[in-house]
Amino acid sequence: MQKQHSLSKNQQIILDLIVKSSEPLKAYSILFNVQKKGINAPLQVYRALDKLVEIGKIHKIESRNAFIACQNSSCQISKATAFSICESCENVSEISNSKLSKYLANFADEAGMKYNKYNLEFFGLCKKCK
Amino acid sequence: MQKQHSLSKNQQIILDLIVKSSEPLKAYSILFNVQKKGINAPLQVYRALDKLVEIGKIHKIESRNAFIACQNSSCQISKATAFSICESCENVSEISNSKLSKYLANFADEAGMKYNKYNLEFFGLCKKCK
DNA sequence: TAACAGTATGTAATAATATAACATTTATGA
DNA sequence: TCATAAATGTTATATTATTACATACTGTTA
Repeated sequence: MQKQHSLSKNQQIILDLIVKSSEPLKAYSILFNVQKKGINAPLQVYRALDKLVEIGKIHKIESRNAFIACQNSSCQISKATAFSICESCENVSEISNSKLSKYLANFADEAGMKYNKYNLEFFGLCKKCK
Repeated sequence: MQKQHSLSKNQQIILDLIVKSSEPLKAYSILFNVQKKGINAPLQVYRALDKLVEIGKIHKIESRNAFIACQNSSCQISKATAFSICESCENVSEISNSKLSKYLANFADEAGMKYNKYNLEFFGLCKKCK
């Protein structure tokens, strides 16, 4: 059994906010929302975000500069992420598909690179918007 | 046969710079490098970059906020991109693999989303660095 | 418990990335 | 040649992220 991270105060505040959000949150939007809880500066937010990404509690959506809670097994470091992004409503959902992840992990191995992680983002229209 | 885009002056200057670069270039680094050619403002750079991305001449490496020339058939709009990024030397190379692209296109279809494009970034150590 | 190491915090300043708004010019095609 | 779309030039500003430095908390172990 892997050691559970006990989160610090700022980390927990920011994780709670992201978990309860229905959409990816941007750093300065997070900052605005946690100012009433005593987090005043961008750096406080970015430090917590960095840590939460590192331990796999949240993911960064690179094409949007925004953060969402991990929707898979929540305790693992995330080296393999895939998302589906609606270009109309900006809904983002995490794809959890073992065939896909195996395929990609295997692909990276064959390519001769020592692979640490990957990130895949699909863009299109979600079921509602198409 | 698809109509060839004839690039404007600024677009051509910036594409030339990116093509001859051995590494991904960032917008403000591009700006610095083209100031001697009369491009003075960030917006001039971003507009050219937007257009070049749109017509598939270059790609944005989202995790790095940097741009590289397309290394595949250079005239096509790019809806399906995959890159291998070395976390040590920051070398980036475009992956061109028809099995991979077919697999991913097919995956997106099955997921029930109307898919427009995807972007995949692998991170690890390249052959030199591992 | 004291000392230490590692992690987290607080604060100010600033760097780096990107866009809005508006006026003007150039290219393309009917 | 007229209309339209695309590109340009310029200023200002918005958004995203980091550097630097001082301080405090947490867990381990001597």
